[in-house]
Amino acid sequence: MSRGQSYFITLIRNPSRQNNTTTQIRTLTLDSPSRGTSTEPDSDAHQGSYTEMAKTVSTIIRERHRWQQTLVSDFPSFNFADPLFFRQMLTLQNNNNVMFSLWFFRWLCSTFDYKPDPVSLNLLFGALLDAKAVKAAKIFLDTTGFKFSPEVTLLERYVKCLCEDGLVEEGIKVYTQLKESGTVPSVPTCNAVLLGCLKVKKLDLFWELHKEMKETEVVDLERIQCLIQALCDGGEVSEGYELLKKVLKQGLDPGHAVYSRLVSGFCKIGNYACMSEILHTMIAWNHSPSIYTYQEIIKGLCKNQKQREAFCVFNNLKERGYAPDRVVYTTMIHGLCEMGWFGSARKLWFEMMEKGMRPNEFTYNVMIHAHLKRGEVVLARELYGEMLRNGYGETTVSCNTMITGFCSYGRADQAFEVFKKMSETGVKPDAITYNALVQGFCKENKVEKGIALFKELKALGMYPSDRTYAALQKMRNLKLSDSVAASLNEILEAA
DNA sequence: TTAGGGTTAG
Repeated sequence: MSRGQSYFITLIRNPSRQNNTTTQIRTLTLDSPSRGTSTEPDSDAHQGSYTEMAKTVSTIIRERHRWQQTLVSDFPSFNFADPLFFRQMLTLQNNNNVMFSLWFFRWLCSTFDYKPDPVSLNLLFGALLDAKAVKAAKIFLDTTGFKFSPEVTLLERYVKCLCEDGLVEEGIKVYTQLKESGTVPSVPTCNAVLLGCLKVKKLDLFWELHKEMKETEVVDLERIQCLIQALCDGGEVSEGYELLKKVLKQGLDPGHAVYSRLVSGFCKIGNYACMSEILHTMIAWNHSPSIYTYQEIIKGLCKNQKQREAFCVFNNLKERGYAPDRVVYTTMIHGLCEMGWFGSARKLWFEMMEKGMRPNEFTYNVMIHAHLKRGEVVLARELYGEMLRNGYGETTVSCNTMITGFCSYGRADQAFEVFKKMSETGVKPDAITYNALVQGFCKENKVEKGIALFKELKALGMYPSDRTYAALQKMRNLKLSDSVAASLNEILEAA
């Protein structure tokens, strides 16, 4: 659709081109089947002229804003509702302009006494799936469904598309309907449904569906991949590893991603022995660990307070000729900052830029946070400005970074300025924003401000953290006016 | 570059 629109804009800017199109259309009008000399063209000729006509109609739909009127006025006697012509239109369209077919189809339905035949409906539905226009396919099915039962193979493809596009619930619905109608969905369809569950992190549903599938199906390699991912996602990494060993024993290789997931899983739980075993295994099976695999290792080590080891892995990578990307640099810079190795972090920051990688909002946030933690407010502000100038807009996270930083240094008023600006620029505050501000104001004994923000937080349906309550609790020791003390009591007693 | 990765309180 956007392609069509941009094309249209080009046309508006280049009126001469539009004239050419008109000339072309006029010429074709004379040759159109409805005005041919022969009243009964034979079927081949018919087909041929339909091809030309379909091309013309496609051009008009693509280039004319009011294409419907153009079609009617330029071809008053042409039978657009001929099913053969619609099929010709579909044949002509490729993945990029299947939407034109859909628009044309809707126009046919609404303007003529058009009774779409099952073949055309299946073709259009299939074309939408080919183009991965899942949402359009869903609407198409919802609106034509009552007079159209798509072929089973198409429905299976539909399930797959829905699940891949994240519309897992709808995918499962269609999958269940298929099964209830007596169809045994193919293994790839079942796998797509399972992968969909993993995509939207519905592990319970994954295992439930898997249990149902188990009795009827052959387990293929793709299923093994799904299962290992599900086990890793659910924290059952060791069970995943057992499954991997079983598959390897059978001489099967489940593919790079599976090893990568297990490496990441073991790293997360701090089982570096198993992590290393799998790294060796994957290399033995000719899968060199990718930069993503190493990224997971570095991240896992940093999360487990093993930044030193992570830094070794990082440096070792570079020595071995790997080129860490911006994400790996950001992860490592973050790890180093957390460890207090700010000098090394800064070195990496410049090294990254020397290599032509510009920091993005993630990298900036890590550095801004580090500066604030060190009390370097001016430097943090400078970097914040630089981030904005480089086109990384203010986000909830970037504002929170500034707010929490200011609050931790007794600058709640400055934090509040950032907060006020958020509503001006349309950046949504979240629980972190409010909790940090309440704590920040309490820290400076600005109880009224703290209470006001606490009330706002509650009114927005967010949750105060334990630390926020603790900060308010501390305020009870202060000398407060009667009304403030009453508000405070009310809050704390309701907790 | 199959996909998967990185940031905010504690």
